[in-house]
Amino acid sequence: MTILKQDKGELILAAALDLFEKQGFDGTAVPEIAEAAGVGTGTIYRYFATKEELFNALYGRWRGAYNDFVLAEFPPGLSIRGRFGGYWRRMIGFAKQHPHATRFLELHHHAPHLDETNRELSQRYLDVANTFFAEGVATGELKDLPPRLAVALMWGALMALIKLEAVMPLEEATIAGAEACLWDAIRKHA
Amino acid sequence: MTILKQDKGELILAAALDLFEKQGFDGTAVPEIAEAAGVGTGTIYRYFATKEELFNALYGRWRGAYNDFVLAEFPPGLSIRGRFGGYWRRMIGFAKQHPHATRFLELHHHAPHLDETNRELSQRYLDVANTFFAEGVATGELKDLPPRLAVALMWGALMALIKLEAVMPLEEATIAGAEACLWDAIRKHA
Amino acid sequence: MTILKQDKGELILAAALDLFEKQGFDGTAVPEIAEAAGVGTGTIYRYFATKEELFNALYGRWRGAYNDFVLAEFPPGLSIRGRFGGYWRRMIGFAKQHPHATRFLELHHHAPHLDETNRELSQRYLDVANTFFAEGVATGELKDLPPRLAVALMWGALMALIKLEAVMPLEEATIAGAEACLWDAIRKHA
Amino acid sequence: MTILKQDKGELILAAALDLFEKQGFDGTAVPEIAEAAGVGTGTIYRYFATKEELFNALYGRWRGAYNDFVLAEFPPGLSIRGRFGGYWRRMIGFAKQHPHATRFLELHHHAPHLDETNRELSQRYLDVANTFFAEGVATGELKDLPPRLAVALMWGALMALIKLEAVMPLEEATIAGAEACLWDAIRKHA
DNA sequence: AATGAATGAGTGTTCATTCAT
DNA sequence: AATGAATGAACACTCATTCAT
Repeated sequence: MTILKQDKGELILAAALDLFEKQGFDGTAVPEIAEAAGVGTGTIYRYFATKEELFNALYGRWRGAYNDFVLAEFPPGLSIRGRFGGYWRRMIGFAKQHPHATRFLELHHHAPHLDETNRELSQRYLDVANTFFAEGVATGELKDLPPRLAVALMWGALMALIKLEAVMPLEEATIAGAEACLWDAIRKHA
Repeated sequence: MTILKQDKGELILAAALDLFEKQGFDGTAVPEIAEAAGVGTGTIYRYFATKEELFNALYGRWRGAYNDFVLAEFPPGLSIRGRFGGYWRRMIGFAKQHPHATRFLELHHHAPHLDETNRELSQRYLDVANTFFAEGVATGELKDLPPRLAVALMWGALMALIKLEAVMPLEEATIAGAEACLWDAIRKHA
Repeated sequence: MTILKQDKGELILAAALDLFEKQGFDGTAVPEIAEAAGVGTGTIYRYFATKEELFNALYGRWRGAYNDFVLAEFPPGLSIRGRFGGYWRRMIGFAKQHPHATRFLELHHHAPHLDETNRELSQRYLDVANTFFAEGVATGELKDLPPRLAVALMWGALMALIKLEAVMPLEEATIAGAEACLWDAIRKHA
Repeated sequence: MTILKQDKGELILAAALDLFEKQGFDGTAVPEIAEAAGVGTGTIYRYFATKEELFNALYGRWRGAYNDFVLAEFPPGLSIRGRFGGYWRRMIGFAKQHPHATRFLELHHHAPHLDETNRELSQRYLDVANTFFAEGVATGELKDLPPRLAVALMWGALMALIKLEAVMPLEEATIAGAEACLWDAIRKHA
């Protein structure tokens, strides 16, 4: 009732996450996913109409989890600096807990296979980020930059850090150091 | 018979750059490249023994050009800040002039198809970057961070910017703003 | 659902035997075999990893059957002449029952595609023949020839006969006549 | 004017003989022949319209030479035994002088690529042989066998010998021994 | 006359998808 | 519901043939 009685759909998604992240969409064969999931090839098609649909279900699942985790509301009144730190800790926390999923999300962020729903999910993330930066600019705490630029810089830095983690595990000092760097990057200096 | 008569090898490389960047290695079919290049399928194999060899020739060509352009020596005595700006301007300059190539390089930085020579070319780039940051840390101008972390943050931010450029052309103000952000990110503050 | 339901692997082997014998290894395309077998092209690769493996499976199967049939032990005490006749009848019997297979074996006796196992199977056949002739020479019943020469002459004559059968079916008188010729060829005359 | 000034057609035929004998018709690529002949690929098509035509020209050339050499008239009045020995020596002589060509002829004796002219050349050879055996049967010197059978046995034995030569050079004793065997095979015994 | 770069139909092989069980 | 054998379109790659030079 715990591990043994897993839904096969879940087993398939788990195997697909692993393989798509390692080999990419085109480099991964459906029977390969089936074998890794321990199900028959045909079974995959009982849960997902096509390989693309499986891919989008997987992306949607993790992008949704990511958004839910990172974009949750903060206690009202939290400062820009506090929220920045919060976002940072959440993103890092998610990445440390789900490194495969995080790399999968990054790798396929612009994949041509993404459907409209998933594009919107990705966009929602950007919208929140843009709003946050706009607010920080308005309060004068952040540099007067186009929010998209700030978001891009933060996101890119984060992703590079995630990739780094595959080689060199991120310790608390590193994480805190990176946070300081990035806060210095965007805050307005005296 | 003059301008029309381009080397077919070059036409093939140009078409491959475009397609590999858009669709990735596994997502691009050799006949697709041939058609985009305006040559017969078989012709590709007169210039490159395999699809992998074509890929590596392409990567090597652009990684070489990138390294030559970005890593060229600076005038002696240039400050850390000056060199940081120099690197930044060169990287942005290259990216603006060759956006497809830059994205291609980023996308396949860790591709399993890269041969040893190309892996070394990629490494050379990282070595120079690491050395630069170590020096800046030693002079006390940069934050005391592991150089790999600093490099990762810079590189990731740059790549995010490159991707952004596909959507929103980078103006001078944006470039300068990003440079200021990143310098603030790494420099030691009073 | 009974007789119609043949193993596809067998259908493939049967079609391949026919085509390899008529057209040789390089002259036979895998889709051609598939069509002759009445299966899809891809199906062949569910049974045999490569064309070479199919070829070797086919060769091994028939060389094994041939050896089992022809090289079976004789009742002890049987004379050289008796054994010669026995071998002859078995070889002819096999060839009449499996003419395609026999020609296939002859055609590919020295094929570069044969794997080690099959080379050994071919060699085993020659070893028995050499031993038989050596024994006949030792008893004084056969001419004092190098066994390899005698084996070559016999084998060559047999194969020519097999090819002849494709044009002119072998009757009992012909078979007996040929046996008499060949026995006269190798026996020591007064 | 001797070796340097060879006709390119001859160079091509010589290279083709070598490769067809080693690799078969389907296993040999036209550019491979061109390279072995030291000419350009296109040049082959100035001498032979297609690969098949080259093959047939080659076969015709050697089959013609073989027939001319082996089937030449004997001095009138030569006995059956004498003529048998004559044929044998000529066949062996040709094979020793032109081992590649002999194996090439044997290998492609029944090739599907042979044109009508070449089929007739092969047939002429069989006709002479058949006539010879029929005459020997008529004089009572040879066993009363269908000539085709006798010819098949002789030809097969010869070819086996030729193949043997590739492994174990034929000495005079071997050749004479084989001749004795084969004469014993066909002559009528007391 | 001679070439070899160029080609596209054809090769061996893979894989997303189907379907009888 | 679950399977995995079966498939054929598509893949990477080859080669007989052509043709501009």
